[in-house]
Amino acid sequence: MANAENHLIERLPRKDRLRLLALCEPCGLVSGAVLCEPGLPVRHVYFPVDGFISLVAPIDGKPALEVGMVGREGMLGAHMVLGVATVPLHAVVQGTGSARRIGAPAFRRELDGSVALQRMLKRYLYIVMSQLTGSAACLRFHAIAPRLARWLLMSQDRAHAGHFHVTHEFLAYMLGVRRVGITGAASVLQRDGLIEYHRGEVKVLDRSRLEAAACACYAEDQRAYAAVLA
Amino acid sequence: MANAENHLIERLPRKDRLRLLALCEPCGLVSGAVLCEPGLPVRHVYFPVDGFISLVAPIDGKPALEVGMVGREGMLGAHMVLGVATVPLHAVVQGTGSARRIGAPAFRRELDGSVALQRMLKRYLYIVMSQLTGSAACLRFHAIAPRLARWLLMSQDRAHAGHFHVTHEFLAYMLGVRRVGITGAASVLQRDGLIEYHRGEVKVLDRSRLEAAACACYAEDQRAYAAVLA
DNA sequence: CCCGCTCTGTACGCTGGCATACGGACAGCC
DNA sequence: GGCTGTCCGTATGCCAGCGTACAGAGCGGG
Repeated sequence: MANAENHLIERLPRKDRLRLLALCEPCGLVSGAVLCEPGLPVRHVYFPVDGFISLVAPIDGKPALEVGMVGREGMLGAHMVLGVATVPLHAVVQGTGSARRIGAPAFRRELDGSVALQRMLKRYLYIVMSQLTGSAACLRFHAIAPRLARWLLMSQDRAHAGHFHVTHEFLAYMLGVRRVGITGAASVLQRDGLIEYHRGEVKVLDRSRLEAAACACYAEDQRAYAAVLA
Repeated sequence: MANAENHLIERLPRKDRLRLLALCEPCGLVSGAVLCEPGLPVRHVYFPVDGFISLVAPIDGKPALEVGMVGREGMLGAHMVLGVATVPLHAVVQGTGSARRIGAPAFRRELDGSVALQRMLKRYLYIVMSQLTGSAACLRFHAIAPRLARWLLMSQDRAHAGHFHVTHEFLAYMLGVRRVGITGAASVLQRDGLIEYHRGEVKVLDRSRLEAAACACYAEDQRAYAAVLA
């Protein structure tokens, strides 16, 4: 974990990468921190290394539903390549950890100068859009349990650990369901030995069976990411 | 309607607009035609003038849910500015009408040469992303009736007419619900005099009351579009 | 050690939307 | 004018998830 790096940064050509890294400042990600809100200009772009970030869509004025997740495989602020200063989402830190960040103006300048960076952000943005469309359908047609399993897998992928901290209450908020709905689904997963949890500490015990319990959207996401960024 | 033009094209600076128009061929939009499918490279980009197009997300392999709508205010193929050849969506013609279209390779060349065009596509893409996130939440939290009202309004906006052709069956498919669910909601709207329909021909009678019946997502979409493309 | 807070389990009634099925009505076609 | 296919209304039974409420259990602070 010591010399881990954000995957997007890693994929840049050496020259562009070094220039970008020179602009970055290391930065802690503290669970619960709000990194951006709808309407407000984004101040920094973030390249998570260890923690991860949830993108939460508001409805009728209040944040209500997770529509995306950003970990080491992605970044927060890719929309800047579209030339728009804001994002219509809340970005909330989920998994405590670390990231690299760059102030928006500096990043914009760098973006103007690096075609490789532009190219990468565009591709990543395509991934994000794919995830958004997939999530919408998943949300509509899949039951709580498979969606929960998928969420746990995605979360584990980004936490880079077998366990992470999240309460039923928070999961309910992310998936847009009642807390009780999560308790029901989660206790089944626990009973069957796929996961284990206790007071907000969730541990994945049997990853392959958890993948089987998740909806196909999880595999589809993986496939789409690999297809575009490889 | 004779000299109507796609709004995006209209907004281009004169020079870029004329160059783009020179590449365009006029093209009829026939209800039911499928303009693109997930995985297959997009052959043409379309700028609707009169008809409109639905973007349908697949789930578990089958198209299942509308996640966006493209009419005179937008275009099909804006993702090309991201440098990706495919779209993870089905695009189905909804309202018969006309459009301008350009072959993908020619459009790509033009895109490389026109900064104004790039800029416009990026902004439009931002709109589309906003709509996707909004739709996801709407889908989850709003009941059928308000969603139906919203769909009818959006549809009317793009059909540029007080009436258009769409069956309950098809509406059910777009909104991801049962046909019977639509019948229930629609008959209430008809009883109250907001709309009138008969064998697939839907007529909006009282637009302002229909707006009141729709969820806030409709107004929010309008606002977002105006904010970014104005 | 006790108190209070958070997290989780469970229970109850409710309802919106599900699956399915059937029948009537209208339109087009021969 | 009759047949056929499409479109729409209605019915019945069912269930997942909702809103709410309450209680036990663990953990941390005083």
